[in-house]
Amino acid sequence: MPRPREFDPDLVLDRAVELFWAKGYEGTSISDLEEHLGLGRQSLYGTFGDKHELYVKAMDRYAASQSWTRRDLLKPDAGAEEIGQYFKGLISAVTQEPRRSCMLINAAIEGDCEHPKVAGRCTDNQQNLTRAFRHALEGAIAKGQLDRKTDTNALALAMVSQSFGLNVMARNGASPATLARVAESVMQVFK
Amino acid sequence: MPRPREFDPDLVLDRAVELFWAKGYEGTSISDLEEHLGLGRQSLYGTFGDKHELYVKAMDRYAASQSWTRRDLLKPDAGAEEIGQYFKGLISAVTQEPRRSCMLINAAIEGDCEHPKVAGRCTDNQQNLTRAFRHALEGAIAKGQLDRKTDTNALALAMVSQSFGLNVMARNGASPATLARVAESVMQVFK
DNA sequence: GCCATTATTGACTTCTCGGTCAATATCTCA
DNA sequence: TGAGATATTGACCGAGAAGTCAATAATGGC
Repeated sequence: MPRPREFDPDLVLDRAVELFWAKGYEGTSISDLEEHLGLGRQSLYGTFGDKHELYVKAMDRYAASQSWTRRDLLKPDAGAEEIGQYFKGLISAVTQEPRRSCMLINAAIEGDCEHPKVAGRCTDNQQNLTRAFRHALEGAIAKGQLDRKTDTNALALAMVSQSFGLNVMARNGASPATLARVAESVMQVFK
Repeated sequence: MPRPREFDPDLVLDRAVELFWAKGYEGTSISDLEEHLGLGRQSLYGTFGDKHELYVKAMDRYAASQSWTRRDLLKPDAGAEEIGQYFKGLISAVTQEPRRSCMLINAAIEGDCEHPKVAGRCTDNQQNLTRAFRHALEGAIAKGQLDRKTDTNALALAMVSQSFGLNVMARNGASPATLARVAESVMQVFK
């Protein structure tokens, strides 16, 4: 029977995420991956397929590893408080040095979003985030934190847009304080 | 005396903008440029310097060619109306096929924003847009369209964030109608 | 008409890219 | 214990990358 592999594919994938996240798809070479993942070319290709397949698998791993960030928004009793916390966490994440925007946003901007698999992951991310915001916004209405006749769908989309925008502003060097002002401005919709 | 060059550097730069805008810095090769710009390698290097210098010059040309988009925001009597028009124009621009986000946002997300010259252009863009929004917001207050005690600085930053976010959402395939709902949501701050 | 200067052309160099191949090592089951 | 199956290793491949060089062409001043 087969010789067992000498590494844990999931752990290796985590390191691939780091690389693709930091340097992008085109900016990461197979040699980079060999070195940073600590395994040979053939093991790489044998386990994950070619570079693009590996990239997609890394995106999935990234998305799974980040899904907890939406968890509080999805709590049954989520409301304004959870939305505020979400933005706080986001700002803290995107202002870590070295500055790194969400890998799925990077993927959307890089040309590779033309590949259906990559594009699919990007839009999934957008939809998941929209749904999470909408849920928390409906909670906020139930709690009396938000005008009952608010269009929660539109406001959820606006908050997704703000989240994405904060990523870009952080890449442009905006300070945590500056981004916090943006978040405060967003939170003004609540009573 | 010297042989005169056979092309107009500015027109050539326009074509370089198209290429870098569509395919990014890494995604554009010198051969691509030769072909699309219709001139030989040596002319390219002799006129613009190496690839990275050409990229920076293309960014400047792009920024100059897009500055009119902020013009209405900066009119002496600008207010809510001009801000609404800005978002309308932006949505129309980013939903043209093929989808293209602002070249300066692309630059900020691509790894090349680590080069000081590229990063400088990106932050300049952010500051110019912030200033333009702030000006229009102050106008809106003067016109009674906005609460007099609004923090125009924070709101301007939030609008920059929205602008950037709309670019990303458009790349993710969001429809013009979806983006319009985001813009409407933003415009709710006005009375 | 010749000279100095710059533009253009296209071949060329060196390097790195993604991907593959053949040889070897390591496992399990019979 | 060895046979079959998979993993690992490192050399290798063609293509394409950025950038350079030497030769040729075109100009204005003398």
